[in-house]
Amino acid sequence: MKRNTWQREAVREALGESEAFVSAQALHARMREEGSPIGLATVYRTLAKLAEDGTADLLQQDGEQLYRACTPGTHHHHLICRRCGLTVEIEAKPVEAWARQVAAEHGFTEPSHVVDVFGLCAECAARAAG
Amino acid sequence: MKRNTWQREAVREALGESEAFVSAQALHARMREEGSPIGLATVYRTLAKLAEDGTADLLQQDGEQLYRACTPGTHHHHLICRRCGLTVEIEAKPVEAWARQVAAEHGFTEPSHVVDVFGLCAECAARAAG
DNA sequence: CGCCTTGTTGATAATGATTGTCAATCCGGT
DNA sequence: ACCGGATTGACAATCATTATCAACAAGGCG
Repeated sequence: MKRNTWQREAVREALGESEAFVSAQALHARMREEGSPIGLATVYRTLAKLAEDGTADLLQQDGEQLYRACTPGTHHHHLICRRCGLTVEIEAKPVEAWARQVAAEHGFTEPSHVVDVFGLCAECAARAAG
Repeated sequence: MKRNTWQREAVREALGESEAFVSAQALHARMREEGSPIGLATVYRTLAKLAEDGTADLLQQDGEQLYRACTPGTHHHHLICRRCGLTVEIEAKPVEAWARQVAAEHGFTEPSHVVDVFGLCAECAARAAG
């Protein structure tokens, strides 16, 4: 049976507060600063579940896992600022088709794909120039 | 000054023997089995350098870094078998353009991207069915 | 060829993220 | 309120990777 705990809700909420991908460690630290007594292991476990559910997106960077709240039930990708982490969900219709085709051409079945675009957001670009 | 050591060459060669992405640990183990006395730290260091040079490609999976020899000087992506790891280099011209465009639309500059396609290779699909 | 400078190596310790453990706790149906 | 089992959290354990640092060796030079 699946239960509702304030911890799960707290993680969901904390995650939703950030436009950027966050690590479990960072999220835990932030929650603690805000007074929550939640445990680190719980944050890890909850984030993993959210990612399974499709409520959160997972990104691997420098050997650490970063999470971000996402609009559930949709297939989307991300445009991520290299500097500040600001993230925008993007559609990638043409890429989906391309991926399927390339897979088929090489005799691969059940294709899935990882597509992420990185760059400097307008704000960070301005700051870097100024 | 940059020196040539048998270790660097040994790693390059061992890496070239595999069609699949390999972890530093795995590569080191394989080399040891084949009688090489090379050290683990050296394998890590060398792989990192090869990746910098563009001689090797890097892939992050489950929080571990996987390497693979690649044709240097070309920008390419990968089609990877989920089961056996068999990997094929693929071109992604349409995707490059798409990535640039999406980045620009959102005010992002200096775009780069991560694009990988996963699937089941013909052989693994056959084995799974049989 | 032998020397010297310095990049490189490798055993080991250190780090850092993540997962396992397990008793105490809490959710929610009865 | 009660009970069973899911969930929690402090802590230990694990695992990949990186830092240390003394010993080694590549290659330029005389």
